[in-house]
Amino acid sequence: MEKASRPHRITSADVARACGVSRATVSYVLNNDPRQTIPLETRERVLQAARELGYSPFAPARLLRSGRSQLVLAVLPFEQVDPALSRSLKELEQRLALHDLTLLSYVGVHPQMGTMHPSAHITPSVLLSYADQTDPLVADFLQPFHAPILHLLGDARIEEQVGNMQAQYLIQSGKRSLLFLASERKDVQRLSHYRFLGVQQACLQGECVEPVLCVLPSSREEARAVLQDTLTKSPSPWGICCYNDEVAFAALAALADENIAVPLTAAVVGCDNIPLAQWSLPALTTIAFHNEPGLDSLIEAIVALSRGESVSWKAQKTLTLITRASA
Amino acid sequence: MEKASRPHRITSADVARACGVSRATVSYVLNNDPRQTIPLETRERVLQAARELGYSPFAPARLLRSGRSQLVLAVLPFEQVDPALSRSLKELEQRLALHDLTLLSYVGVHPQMGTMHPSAHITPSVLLSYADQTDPLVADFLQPFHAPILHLLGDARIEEQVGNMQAQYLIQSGKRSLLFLASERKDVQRLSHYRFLGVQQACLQGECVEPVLCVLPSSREEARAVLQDTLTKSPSPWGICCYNDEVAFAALAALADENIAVPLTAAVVGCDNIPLAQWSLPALTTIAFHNEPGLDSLIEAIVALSRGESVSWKAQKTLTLITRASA
DNA sequence: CTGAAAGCGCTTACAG
DNA sequence: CTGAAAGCGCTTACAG
Repeated sequence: MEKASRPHRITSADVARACGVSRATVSYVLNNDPRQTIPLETRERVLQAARELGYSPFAPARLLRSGRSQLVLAVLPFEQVDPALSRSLKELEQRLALHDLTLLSYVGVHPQMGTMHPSAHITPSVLLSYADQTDPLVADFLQPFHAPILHLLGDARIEEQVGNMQAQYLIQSGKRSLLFLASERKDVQRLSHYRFLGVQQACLQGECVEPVLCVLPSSREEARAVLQDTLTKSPSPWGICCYNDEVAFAALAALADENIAVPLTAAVVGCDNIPLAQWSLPALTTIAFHNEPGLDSLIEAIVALSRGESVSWKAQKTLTLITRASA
Repeated sequence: MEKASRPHRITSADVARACGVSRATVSYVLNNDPRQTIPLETRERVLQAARELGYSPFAPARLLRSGRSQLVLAVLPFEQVDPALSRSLKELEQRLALHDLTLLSYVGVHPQMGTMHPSAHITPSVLLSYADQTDPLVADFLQPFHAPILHLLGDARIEEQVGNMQAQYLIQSGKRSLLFLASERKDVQRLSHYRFLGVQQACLQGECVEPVLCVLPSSREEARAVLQDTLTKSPSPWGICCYNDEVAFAALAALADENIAVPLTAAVVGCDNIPLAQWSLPALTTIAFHNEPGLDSLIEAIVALSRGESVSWKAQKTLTLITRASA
């Protein structure tokens, strides 16, 4: 069996031929070139011919010629994309589409050897990095794209604030034995570390004892055992800061399995405010992130960068504590 | 302020000049062309020069010449990407990278007028559609890419099976008043509909009364009220089939708020087996999807299609009931 | 207002 | 084994 023969591609030349104009004119019409004044009649002939032939310009050819890609690439090196992120990507996509920019996402930092770097296959004009900007592996990965980078994650300080805010709230509501429940996920250890630091600080300031760090196993039976074991090391009532809402769900389950009253004997605070957070038993008190400056300013920055202008834009995250029933 | 001047791009000509060979040789070496036998010494000189200059080939130029894109585009027209999907994309990416294919994701079906279709900016060699294949809007969107399409979603039949399996299990464990809890999410109504059909069938076969369809509101207070109201319409014990695990969490919360015993008075079955499913109170009984044929076969199909070969591959989903405590 | 022509950077027959 | 050359499809000065 042979390889399929190259399918005939409809080119701008075909369109030009079909309506008896030059390829230049086709290009001017299709790209709405403001420097040209094409008579309406010609314009419509071209547009119709393009439609009839099902013509769409060949992306790599445009790009090779123009040098400007209309592609924005979001780099998401996470084990899993959480729903909050996915929704914000969706919104970004809609907004960027209005500026004729296409948002694409790439998962994973591609550490494999012997294969080509993705930049050999795709040429984004702007990179949106959701990766840890202090990680040199990330920098190495982004560099070959030769595109301006917008770092959308907050810095370490905001992560400390998360832990700090969780702990302060628990201390102020009378819990003096604090726990930090970390995730087993490898890709998240750094964030987790900073959040724990924030908890430590709050304990220092609140004149509590040193908080206990605990990695919660991912099976319910083990989680129960580990938590139970950890709790015996400090007197109740406990304040439990969780790395994120998923860990908080696990904590809530382990506490229920141990018949420990929430929030009376143990209070639980999560982080992320996932959609499911309101449905836990009891409903989860958690931390929500907000992006400052807002989406408008981010869009502006992306559009400018994609045009080769230089802009300064910096992610500024702020936090809110969402108080529900678990703490 | 002027637009930034076009940055000097390092081309294969630069590399060729740097080590005194022709551009052809550079290309042969970098692409590992099996039809050429380049002496090791030359080979290494080229490789090193490329490395030193930080050369990476310009994607659109390669593509324009070769006609073959190494890009695989996953089209995800969902309001949100769930964690299960995101993990499977990650795995797909890793596997495809070994074949020098880059997996990119696109969220949303881009219904907006007046802007260019994404195909003007990107040229995938294979399309992975996670959209409803019977939706003509989806077909219209995919067509301009002129690329072979793999539909990864199961067909309507498998969705009916979901509802059927949920309901059968509940009926067989003694629940004869069945409920189907749908989601408020617009993008998911069609799936939801098929699953409900499956529940209806099971009720017919199991000689139960017609199942009650109920859309669960997204606030906890309203959800409780609506569920309570719905339950009064049929005698306990109730069997509750949920559109997915998120809805099941909501149902569990509403039942707890109403002090209804689970699974005794009301049993709950979800769908998807999300990671959080084991942490609900009580732990969630749910349906898990499996893909047949497996990942290996999918990878094979994608690789073949990207080479222009034609293959027949069809998503075959199978289901398992994961029994935990909620039903 | 329209068209002929150059050239983006690459790969790949082809000639040596 | 290596190099000169063609050409992928497009946009965009430039000449008319």
